[in-house]
Amino acid sequence: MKRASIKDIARIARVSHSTVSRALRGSPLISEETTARIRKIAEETGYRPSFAARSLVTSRTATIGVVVTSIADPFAAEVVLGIEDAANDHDYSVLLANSNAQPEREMRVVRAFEERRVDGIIVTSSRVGAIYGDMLSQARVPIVLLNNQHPSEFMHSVMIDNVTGGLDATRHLVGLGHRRVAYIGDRFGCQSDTERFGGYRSALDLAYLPFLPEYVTHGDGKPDGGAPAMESLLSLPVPPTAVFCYNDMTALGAMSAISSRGLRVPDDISVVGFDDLFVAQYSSPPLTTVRQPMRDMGRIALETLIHLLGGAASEPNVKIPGQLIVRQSTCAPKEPA
Amino acid sequence: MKRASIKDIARIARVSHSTVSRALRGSPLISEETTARIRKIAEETGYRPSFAARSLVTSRTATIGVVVTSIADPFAAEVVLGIEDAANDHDYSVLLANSNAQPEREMRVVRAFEERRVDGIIVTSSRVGAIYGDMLSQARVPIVLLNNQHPSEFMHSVMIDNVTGGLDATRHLVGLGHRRVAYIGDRFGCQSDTERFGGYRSALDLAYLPFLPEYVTHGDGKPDGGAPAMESLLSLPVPPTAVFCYNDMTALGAMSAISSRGLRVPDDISVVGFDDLFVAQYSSPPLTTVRQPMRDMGRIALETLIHLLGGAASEPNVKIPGQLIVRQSTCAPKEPA
DNA sequence: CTGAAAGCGCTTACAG
DNA sequence: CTGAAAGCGCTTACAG
Repeated sequence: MKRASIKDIARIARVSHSTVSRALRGSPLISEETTARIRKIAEETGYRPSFAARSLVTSRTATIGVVVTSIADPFAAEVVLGIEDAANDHDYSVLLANSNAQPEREMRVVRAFEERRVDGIIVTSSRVGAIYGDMLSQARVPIVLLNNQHPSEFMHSVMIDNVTGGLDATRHLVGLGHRRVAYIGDRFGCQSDTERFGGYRSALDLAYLPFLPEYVTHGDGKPDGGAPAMESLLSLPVPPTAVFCYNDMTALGAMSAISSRGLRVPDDISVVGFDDLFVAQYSSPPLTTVRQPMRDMGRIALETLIHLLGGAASEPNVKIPGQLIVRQSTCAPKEPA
Repeated sequence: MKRASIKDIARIARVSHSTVSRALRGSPLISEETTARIRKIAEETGYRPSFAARSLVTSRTATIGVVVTSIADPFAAEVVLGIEDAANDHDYSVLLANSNAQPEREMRVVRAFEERRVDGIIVTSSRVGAIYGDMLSQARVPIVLLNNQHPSEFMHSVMIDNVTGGLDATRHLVGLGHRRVAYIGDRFGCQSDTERFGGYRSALDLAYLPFLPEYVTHGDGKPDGGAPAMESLLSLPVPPTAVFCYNDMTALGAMSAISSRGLRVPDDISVVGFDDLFVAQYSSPPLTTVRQPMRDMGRIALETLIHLLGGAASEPNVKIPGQLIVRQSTCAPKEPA
């Protein structure tokens, strides 16, 4: 059966559909009794306003589009939870799309968003600019980038403070007495890697420790990339006693490489990650890491968008501080150098 | 600037907007040259059809609504990935909402979906029926439930084969030589718990092993609930040598309780989970578990919905087989009973 | 306080 | 092959 429309209600209430529209929207123009009567009928008929029809005249859809590389990535999932939570608070709905990092797919996603006339778009951790920056810049709606990996001309972004995070992580290791601290980065040269590495270097400088290029190696942001990177560090004549990893996934791979060698974390080598994914609590040992407040970041991205939609000016680049979470993957070195 | 409409294009092309509509939709009625000319203009002006306007006349939105308890739950995230992937193949978009298991929130979600006139709804692992079954049954669109936790009157569902999964998990332990096999269930008495427990019992029966009620205890589906449940098992006069857990999260808690006691997995006690979450590969030791093909399940749920939308009859209840993944958390018991 | 009218951007019989 | 007209379900000036 078809849904009741404003006209059906008008017929039953013996008023014009304009009156129904006003009553339902709570217009002060309509008398209280008429409003009550109309609302009652709406209730009884299970009336639901058609957003499509409303959108046509208001040119607002109360819907925002969210693009993630993959929602199965726990980072993205937490961010999206924050976004959706905040959206719900503001009576917005969320259209979700995975790009799978495929340019062709990303084009489709943006097109689908445009056709559905989303009010705004949030893009998470994508290599925007590299791939589909052009598309996005043609979008006629506000866009907020979250942890985007390429410096770009977009006005609004929410980013974790990678530099300070890298600094804190490395200082933690140095503070424990480590003198030979390595860094396993991300070989794709994304901005976050550069910045975390920058924090690492600053921490070394602050502690008057020499920077040794052989202590820097690269994974791919996943366990399978972290493991060989760690192995190459372990094969050095003088291996490091601690390693700061680009992210938790890399750290997971590094830890498995360490135990494959018959060494132990943290006794033989300390490991620090970045992100504080759920898995960090349950790895063996639980991982010391820099927490990104992903849910909050998602929420902030949404709020930024709402501000923009309200026509308000908004801080173009919000930087969120991370937080060092010390668990059992780090301790003082056995043999202080 | 406003987006170009069909009228704008008509003006430029000096044709009626009907012709533009037809040309853009590829109607065979329009001559090739006219079509080409119109398409070119559409391209140049960055025209995007308004789905809202189209929906108004076709009463289809090419959008489906997906409700999850929390997208941050890795199970839900994988399922949604499968759904969105399949949706993309069929040119559908996905409206995502978290219910947070709050009835009030669930009502809002369903309402938002109705207002946006989604073509169909997929609900994942919710306690539908218990909470908002009524609401859903009033929806006028097809609904597919995925791993729903309450038997209900809904016609269409996709479910993991819990019984066989529980059977396989327990048989694996029995096959390794275990005679004292415990079960840590979910205290909320959901259907999946009952069924997995059923598989466990069948496996005991098949092996002519006695069922001991003291070997059945309950967590809450999360690590924090699994740990105390495991502790109580370990405190028994004759503790089990193996335990099958309702899910991976419970198993994670169980394993931490075991190591807190100074015991080791699997040498002192074997542990099997259910789900095969990502974390199962990186727990210590990596967890033997029953894999739910979550992504496929999501995809199947979406395809079922598409069938339904096409007016086709569809298998009302699809049961998906799980797969036992043997890792390092299980081995033969030290002292065969 | 209420109604008639126009219009948002489309699709689709109906005519030609 | 193309156009004029009606209509999808709303909102909102404009009149009264």
